[in-house]
Amino acid sequence: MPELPEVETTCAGIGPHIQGQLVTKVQVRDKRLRWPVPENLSTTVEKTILNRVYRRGKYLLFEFDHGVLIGHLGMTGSMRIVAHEEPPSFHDHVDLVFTDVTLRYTDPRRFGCILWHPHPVTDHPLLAHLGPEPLSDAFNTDHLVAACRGKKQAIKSLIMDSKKVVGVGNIYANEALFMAGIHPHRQAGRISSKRLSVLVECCKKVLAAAIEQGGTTLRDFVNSDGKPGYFKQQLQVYGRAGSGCVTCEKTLLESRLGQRSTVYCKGCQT
DNA sequence: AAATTCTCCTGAAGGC
DNA sequence: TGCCTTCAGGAGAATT
Repeated sequence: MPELPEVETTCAGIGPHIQGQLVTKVQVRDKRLRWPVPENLSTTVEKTILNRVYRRGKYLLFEFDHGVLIGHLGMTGSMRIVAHEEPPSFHDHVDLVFTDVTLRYTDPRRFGCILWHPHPVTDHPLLAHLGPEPLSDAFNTDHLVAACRGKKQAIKSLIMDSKKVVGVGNIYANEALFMAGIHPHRQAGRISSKRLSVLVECCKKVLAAAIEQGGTTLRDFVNSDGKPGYFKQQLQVYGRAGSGCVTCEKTLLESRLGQRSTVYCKGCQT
């Protein structure tokens, strides 16, 4: 599924092909995404220039002079550059046709979205209350300590809350907590600043490593649909419940936290 | 207010 | 082989 590293990879992969280009046509084959694709998207965007593509959290933002197209890949979405003549498949719901290439949005489960918002896009309800980027300096010990203070919520749920910090999905939350030696169910407010400091660094390390892996798929991203398997080989806990801990060899346990699969080592994480 | 549960959806995987 | 059932999960909405 698209985690932050894949969104980053997508952004870097498609941007150079379409930034500064004219949108000649918007083709919506199925508007039933998480929210309906706006009816007037075509008239809003056609015959205008896309200035740039950038990322905020897991949102892909397509900036025009008069507003921003907000894209999210949900669980199964992808965006790629295709030739104009490439015939659409069943789950290819939206095309942005540019002069030279087509940007194609595919999403079997339709958990993603394509929306429009006038400037400034930071006013949009989906973006207005997002926490800092995990790899930025704004995500630091002070920030996490303040976010955890007095909270009874499990630490894993807290770091997956996009209002606290964006882009830490289930896989990376599991991995970062293992790396930090913190039990995922531990109450956020009962973790020392010292340990939260370690967790901040572990989140950054895990995400940075994954982005680096995502970078390896970058070069062929435009003509393939992003394989999710490229970072699997270095996962320490996610998907390994019942197997041995890579550190102490104890059997990794699995629980549910929220609706999410949570895997941890009873020996290494406290 | 804070925390948890529900919800959207479809393909993959497992059971019999 | 094939038809079940279950599960996966981002994140807003609903509920407790």
